[in-house]
Amino acid sequence: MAVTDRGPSGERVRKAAVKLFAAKGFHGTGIRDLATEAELSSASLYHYMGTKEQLLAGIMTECLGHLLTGARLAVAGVADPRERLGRLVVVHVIAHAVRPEETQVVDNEVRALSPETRRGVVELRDAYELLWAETIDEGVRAGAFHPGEPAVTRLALLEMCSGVARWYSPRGALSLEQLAGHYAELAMRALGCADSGPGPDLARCRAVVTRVWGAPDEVPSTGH
Amino acid sequence: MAVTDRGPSGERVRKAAVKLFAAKGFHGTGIRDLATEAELSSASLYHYMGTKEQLLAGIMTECLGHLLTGARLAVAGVADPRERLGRLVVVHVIAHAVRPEETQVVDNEVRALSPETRRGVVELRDAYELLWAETIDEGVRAGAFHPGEPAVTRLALLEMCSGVARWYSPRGALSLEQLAGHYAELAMRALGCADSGPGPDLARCRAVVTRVWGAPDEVPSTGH
Amino acid sequence: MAVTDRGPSGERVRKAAVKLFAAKGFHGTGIRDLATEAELSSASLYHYMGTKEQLLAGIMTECLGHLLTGARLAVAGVADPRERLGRLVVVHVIAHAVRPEETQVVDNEVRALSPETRRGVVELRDAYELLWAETIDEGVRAGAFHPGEPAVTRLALLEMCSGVARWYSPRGALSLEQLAGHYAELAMRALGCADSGPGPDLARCRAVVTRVWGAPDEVPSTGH
Amino acid sequence: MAVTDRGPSGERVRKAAVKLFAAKGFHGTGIRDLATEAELSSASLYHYMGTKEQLLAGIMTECLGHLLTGARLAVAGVADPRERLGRLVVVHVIAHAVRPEETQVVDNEVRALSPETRRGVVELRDAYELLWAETIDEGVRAGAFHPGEPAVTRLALLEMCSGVARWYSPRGALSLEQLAGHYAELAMRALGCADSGPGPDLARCRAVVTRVWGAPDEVPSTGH
DNA sequence: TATGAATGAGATTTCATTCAT
DNA sequence: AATGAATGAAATCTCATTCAT
Repeated sequence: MAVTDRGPSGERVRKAAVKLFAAKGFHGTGIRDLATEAELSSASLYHYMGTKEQLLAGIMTECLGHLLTGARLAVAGVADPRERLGRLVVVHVIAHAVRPEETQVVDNEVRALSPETRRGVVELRDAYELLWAETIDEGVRAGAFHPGEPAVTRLALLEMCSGVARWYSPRGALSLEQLAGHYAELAMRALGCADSGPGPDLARCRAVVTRVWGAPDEVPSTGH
Repeated sequence: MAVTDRGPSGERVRKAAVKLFAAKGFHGTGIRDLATEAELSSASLYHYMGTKEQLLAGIMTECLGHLLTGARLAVAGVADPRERLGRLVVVHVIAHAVRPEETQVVDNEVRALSPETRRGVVELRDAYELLWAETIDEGVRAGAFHPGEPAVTRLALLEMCSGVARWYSPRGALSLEQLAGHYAELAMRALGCADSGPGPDLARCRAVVTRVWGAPDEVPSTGH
Repeated sequence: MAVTDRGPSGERVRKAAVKLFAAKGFHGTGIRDLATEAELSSASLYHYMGTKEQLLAGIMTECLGHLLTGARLAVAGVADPRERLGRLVVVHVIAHAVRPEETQVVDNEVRALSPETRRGVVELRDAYELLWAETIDEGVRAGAFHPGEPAVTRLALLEMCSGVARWYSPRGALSLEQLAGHYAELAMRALGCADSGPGPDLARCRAVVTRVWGAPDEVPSTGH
Repeated sequence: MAVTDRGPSGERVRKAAVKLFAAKGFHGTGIRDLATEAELSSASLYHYMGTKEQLLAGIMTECLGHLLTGARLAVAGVADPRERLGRLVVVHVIAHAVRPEETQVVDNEVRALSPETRRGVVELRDAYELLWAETIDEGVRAGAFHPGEPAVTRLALLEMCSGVARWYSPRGALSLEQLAGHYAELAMRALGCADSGPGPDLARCRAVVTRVWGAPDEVPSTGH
């Protein structure tokens, strides 16, 4: 009965919710929209989700959990702040590029949660952003980064990278690796990093995202 | 009866809508919420707004109009692409910092518009972004900018600058001018602009924003 | 908007609720039943009642308030416990006979209230029953009553008198005064009151009930 | 599949229904409530009950059957109307005291039955009340009772005695026998019976109730 | 200018029930 | 014997909107 259930129908419910919440927003998506998309009656929906809000919370928690796990895996054992931050950027960008719906829901719908539910989600998000903040601080202390305002720069970078979810298309000119590499370069420039070195290990980051999220759903041939 | 009406009550309706649409989203805001916030009955609301959607469209059109006017005023007569782009960034950032509610509504609620209404709004937004695109192209042609991917960089910069509306507080450590100057610097770095020169004319840009939007409402002493 | 509002439609809503809650119970009465009975759309119902539960609570509070006021008026200034208790019985019986619907709702639907709402209703009911308990105690102390078990006898009498609401019909053989007088006599017998005296002032009690509740609605010619 | 089935689970269903129908009413009790209380899935419930209404009807029929059987057993062979009525009162009171849930369901939920189902239940109830009516009439004819209004007195006594189910607790001050004896005395007083004699055979009545209903469930140590 | 009254349509959620397994 | 999956119908309540005053 919980949102984490995974029968064939439960999976359809989750996918329908991710798609519609991303496209129309939580409040813009009705139960009947979900039911139609999931090919179930609206009453049957309630076997798989608790309430609509619990469904949203489940999606957000899972997505943030994946993001956090991915980021930690990607930087595990990496000491150089430039490589660490580069990997954070790359994982973030790739995740937002291959999972634009989940990540947009996380970015846009926090306000739709009730205060109690929101608390847990915000804690996860804060834990994730803390990884960025710590890494930037380390880079500053190590003399690698020279941002004017570390906190402002962190926020600016996060917004910039998250924005990818809103426009990136795998059918566009850029491959995922090119995109992520470009953003890593932008980040280094923003941090005033003169010698950004060879750039983060793109392949490893890509593998981490795939490990955490599973293979992306087959890319639909139209739309986006 | 039109959305452009401006009596004392009509103004309250507009402000209520901006505040609530920004805070809870268009679909998350009910007519009664608006009525309560505007201190009118919900029936009275309909003297000032047409439908709820027309109210939203009016807010977006006005805000985008201001943004467009401000940007054009700021760069009028400026030839140097670096100074032009710097001013675009500064106006954008200041506008998003002093009018976070209107600008967030513009950024988040386009999808809530019906297709017909959306067309006009999207045209305005495209016209605005065209200013950025043209300026970046000029800079590239002039050898001032060296972005890896001009289009990607433009999108990245816009997302980054718009994000300011989500977190900037006038009670924080940064003044508007510091903030805007910092973002202009980030933009130059992102564009690979080696010699960014003295930076854009912050005072002039600030004045333009004020001219276009009027003085910001007195900053409330608490909250955000 | 509150349940105490009294426009022509609001009055209809209240009457519909009293009738249907009495006949079918709170949970057995749907919003649409209420709307049909009140000759309004179900949406319009919500102009007059808050929620269905608030409507119920309003009915109960008003009825208990009337009962309490009536009882206090009837015994005001009366010293003799026999006359006092007789009047309590008579007022109770007449009230249950002329307002069988309200009183049955009070007697049967307390459990349908949420805990918070229930508290206030139960307090009123306890205040009312306290009048009976005090009067019986006084009579015992004065040597007028000789009940085996005062508390049990009080409960037994209350149940007995409240039962009137379930079966009394003004078209039956007994007039209100006969009925009430009979119950007063039963009560005296139950309390082991050898000399019950002339019996309580029936006319005064009848007048009190009328004063408190207003004239009973014209007795419908059929049904009950 | 029928309501009379009695496996271990079927018994749990019946008990759950009695408990919940008494506590929350028929319409206030959902199938899922029943399932939870009976520790079965809601689908499994349907192996033991027919429909929810048949479950209710079964409970009422059984309870009324027990009541009727008990009353007949108790008065079998007793000629004196005072002893007969005393026993009717005592059996009724004891039954309502030891089976408060079943008896409350019978008293409160008749209206929840469909007309067809209701007919049979009402017939049983009428047969039961006829025992009281006949006995009172006999007593009047024999000059033992002097009620003002026999029919009214009968109703008043029944309401009074049934009320026991709403408040009696085996953990209170009164034993079952004391309680029942007290009510028998109240009844004699109400009927104007000057010489009520030694009182009804309490032990025999208690035994009859136990025979008919089986031993009451072990009294839980808390609650009620 | 302003609003109380009113509503059809629709919101989310629960209802009692069935059925394949 | 037991249940997870499923659903049409209905529950309560809110929606945006209109209109007479």
